[in-house]
Amino acid sequence: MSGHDGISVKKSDFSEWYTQSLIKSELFDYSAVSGCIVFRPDGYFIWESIQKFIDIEFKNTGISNVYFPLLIPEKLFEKEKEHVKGFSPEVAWVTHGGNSKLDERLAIRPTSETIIYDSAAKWVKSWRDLPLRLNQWCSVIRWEFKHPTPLLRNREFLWNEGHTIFADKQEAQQERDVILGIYNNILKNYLALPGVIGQKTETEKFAGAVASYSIELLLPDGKMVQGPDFHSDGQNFSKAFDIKFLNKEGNTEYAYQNTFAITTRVIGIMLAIHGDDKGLVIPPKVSRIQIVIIPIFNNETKQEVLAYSSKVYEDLKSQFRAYLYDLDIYSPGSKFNECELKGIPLRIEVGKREMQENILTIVRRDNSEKIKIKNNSDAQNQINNLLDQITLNLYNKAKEFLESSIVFVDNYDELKKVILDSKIAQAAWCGDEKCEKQIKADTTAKSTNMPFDAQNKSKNKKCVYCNKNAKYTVNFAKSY
RNA sequence: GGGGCUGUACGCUAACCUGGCAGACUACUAGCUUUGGGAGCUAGUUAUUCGAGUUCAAAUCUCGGCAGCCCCA
Repeated sequence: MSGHDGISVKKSDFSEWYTQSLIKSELFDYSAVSGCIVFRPDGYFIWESIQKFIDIEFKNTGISNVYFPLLIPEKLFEKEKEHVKGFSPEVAWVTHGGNSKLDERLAIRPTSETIIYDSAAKWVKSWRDLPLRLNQWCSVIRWEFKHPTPLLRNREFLWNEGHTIFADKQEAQQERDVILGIYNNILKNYLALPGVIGQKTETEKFAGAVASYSIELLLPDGKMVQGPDFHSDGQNFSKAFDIKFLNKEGNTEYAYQNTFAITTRVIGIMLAIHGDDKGLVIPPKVSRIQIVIIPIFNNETKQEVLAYSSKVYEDLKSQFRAYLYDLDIYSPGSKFNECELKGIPLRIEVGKREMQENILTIVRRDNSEKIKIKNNSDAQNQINNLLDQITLNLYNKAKEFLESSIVFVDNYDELKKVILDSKIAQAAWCGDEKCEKQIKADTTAKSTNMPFDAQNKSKNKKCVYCNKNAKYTVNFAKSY
């Protein structure tokens, strides 16, 4: 910890607030490469927490971790037509080794389907080899030309990429709910983020997939961002990469495949949603420091308060990620402000009063509530409860915001109005790409996804644009 | 993809228009005094984004690169 400048803007000035909070909290920093940021210890801790949780969950369902090369030969990369069309505009290429030009360019992976499936084709021969369920933790590069925003639009980002291969179509399809469930679980219980789960439209689906599913998340400025996703690739890649096997009947069959990912972008969304005018608010499960203990003393009480506060620290540190902020060159007020900017979930103030009354004065970051509890054997339980309440409270606030932002619209004028109002327009849609594209052209709003739990709302309704019979319910929103 | 704005120390900013000693606050280092919501004093450390041009002289004018931000598609 060290002394600090505060942020100089309010959250209502969202872009400026967002960058200032991220940099001044010392979670992230700009680097010498445009669009590539540095994850500092407290920022990387958040990613490590996400990683740890998901890694365990994946392994429990039978997925194994692997690691494939960063570089992909151009020939491989071009094997699946839709895939290469979708990604080639933003691929970074390696063209030289030292001073000599390479015979074949090497792509820095924007995603690893092609190089993984090239190997998988060699490994899969029999129905007994399946399912083959692989995952890798790595970073990828997508050379965006729009101006980058830390975490939300980075040229390099960290992610998991799950690549699974099945003999059976049903079995492949059943994986969807398991994976989306794991993603939704970490969003809700760790990051305190509510999302909208649904299917992407044809226009917005992953390049090379048969169907894509996503959890869409909402930023404070009303823009939607795609969070974790899951793609059913069907046999598109297995045919392009020749992933086939002999089934029990002795016939050759192409395998069925899925792809899924969660990226560091969710960290950006989490910080954006929960923060306030004082700075960031980090949910306790992913905060490197969960509790900061700030001793308050004067010359007379210094020795005993410091001794007492380090005892408080010793009591807490086995169960919580606690930090004793006992540097005496800063005033308590300055430490309060710094810890608020950094989003530390709980602060415990320890001074003469606490010492005399044998209590703990605890202040919640999420709602500024000041709580005094007895410093006895039950204190740890109560603190544990408080941490859980913070996650829940952050989630509920975010959920309320999300739900109040979704407006079901009955006609096109209403849709335009809702989009203009920076909200999410939920509408009945016939399924025709033309309507979807015209809506985007008229309003700049994209279809985010077709929420699973809203599909019945469009029964017996007409398409919001063309008035033909509706097949789906779609969310339209301005997006990142 | 199109248009606009901005780059001075960790951060924020002055000097720029009208070329001529780069100044304040903050941060950082040391010392003393302080400490229940951004403490004070003293002494120090640190900067003109990069390259080219114009000029006796460039932070300042011109051109280009790089970087950041905003708006439109």
